Amino acid sequence: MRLVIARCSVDYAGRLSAHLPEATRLIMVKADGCVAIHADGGAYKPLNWMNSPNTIADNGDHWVVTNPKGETLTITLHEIVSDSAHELGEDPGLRKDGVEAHLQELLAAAPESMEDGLRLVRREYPTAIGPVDLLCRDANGHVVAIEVKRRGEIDGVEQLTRYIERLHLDSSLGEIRGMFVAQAIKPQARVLAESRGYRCVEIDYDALRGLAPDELRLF
Amino acid sequence: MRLVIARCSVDYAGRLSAHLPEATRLIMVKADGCVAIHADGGAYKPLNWMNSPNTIADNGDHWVVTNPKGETLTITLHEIVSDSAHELGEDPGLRKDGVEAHLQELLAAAPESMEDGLRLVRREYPTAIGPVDLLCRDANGHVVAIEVKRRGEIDGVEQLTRYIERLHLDSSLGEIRGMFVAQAIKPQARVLAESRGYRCVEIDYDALRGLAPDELRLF
DNA sequence: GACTCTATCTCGGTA
DNA sequence: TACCGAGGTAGAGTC
Repeated sequence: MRLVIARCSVDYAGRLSAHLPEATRLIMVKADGCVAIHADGGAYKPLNWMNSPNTIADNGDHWVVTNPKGETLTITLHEIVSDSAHELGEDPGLRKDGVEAHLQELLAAAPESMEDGLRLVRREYPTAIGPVDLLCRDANGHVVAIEVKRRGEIDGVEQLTRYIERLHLDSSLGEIRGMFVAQAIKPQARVLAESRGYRCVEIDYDALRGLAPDELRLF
Repeated sequence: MRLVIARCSVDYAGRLSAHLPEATRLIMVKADGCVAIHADGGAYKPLNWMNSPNTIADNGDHWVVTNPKGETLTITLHEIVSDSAHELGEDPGLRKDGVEAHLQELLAAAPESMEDGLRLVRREYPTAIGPVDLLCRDANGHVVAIEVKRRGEIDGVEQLTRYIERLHLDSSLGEIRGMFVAQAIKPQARVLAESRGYRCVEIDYDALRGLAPDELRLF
């Protein structure tokens, strides 16, 4: 990783055009070739950047970074304050726990935690407009379409509505109920969901985790 | 801006849990206090981070970064390879050209590029749930509500649906058509839009720009 | 402060 | 490869 502190101005031309006037900034060049220009504030997002794969042409006082799509990042260097490089090696990568996919796995393994008598038909049941998170049958044998969210908001209810609309086109499924499942459901989302006849279920992630076999845990 | 190269392991506990095993990485601390941990590859996004505002407790061999929501980022330092700091000063900021707002301007100035005989009523036509991007009348005098996107995806169709639902409450507008306009429309979004009776129009940004007067360009 | 919407979104998964 | 959806989305603008 090469770290250059320099007074520079920058131009990006690609999906949009963007310009950075002259100022002192950090230019980070990673081992895979990606370039990021950081100011001394404003969260983790760089002001300007170019991901790999790309080619970097070093013309002394200015660099031109070009990617295969023809987008360019031009860095004009007015004064270099510092220039250093370090070998970091491969990174073992990040392990996450508690995302929606994990929640969906746990629910698929324990459908009874959402409703008595519920049985899984399949996860990620495909439709023309995207997959339904969980398709189940209830104790009466009726199809239940389930949308799973970490946080239950209005978007999720709309998603469920679209899926059910699509599922109705397949008459072989018979009657279809909707269910909206999340760790926490916002009041507005609950009102909308219930007005459309969907059952809302809040589930306790940690309790659910306790029910599942050890292999499902990441830590 | 402080730049530390160190062998470290990191744990985040907050909206989810995440763990980074021991490896050599860059730890960036900006003037506003935000912390980002970068590996030597993988685009601009750090592996782990904590935005400002936060408090950083330096306990020698480990730092604990806490934000007001109670989320924590714990960095355990096993070996420091390099530790430097630089004053960068304020940044004048980024100037952009070619974002959705600009596309909307161009379309407002040339409604015929979307459909023959189309005339603009107004941009950002207000409703109780947010403004309609463009409100027009077609060659027959019927109202056309238009949602403009750079890239047409399902969210945009839902947005248009909500606006039209609102506009129907105003009986003085008469018949209302929906139109979904973008530089590119994804297949699923097109299916949904057309199933709801909205016309889909893909427009060429560069051609449109050529039609518009110079004052509309930022550069 | 809460809500809404954009984004050079990034990133991972899958067909 | 393209497409789709989640995200610790972040960030800007509005009310």
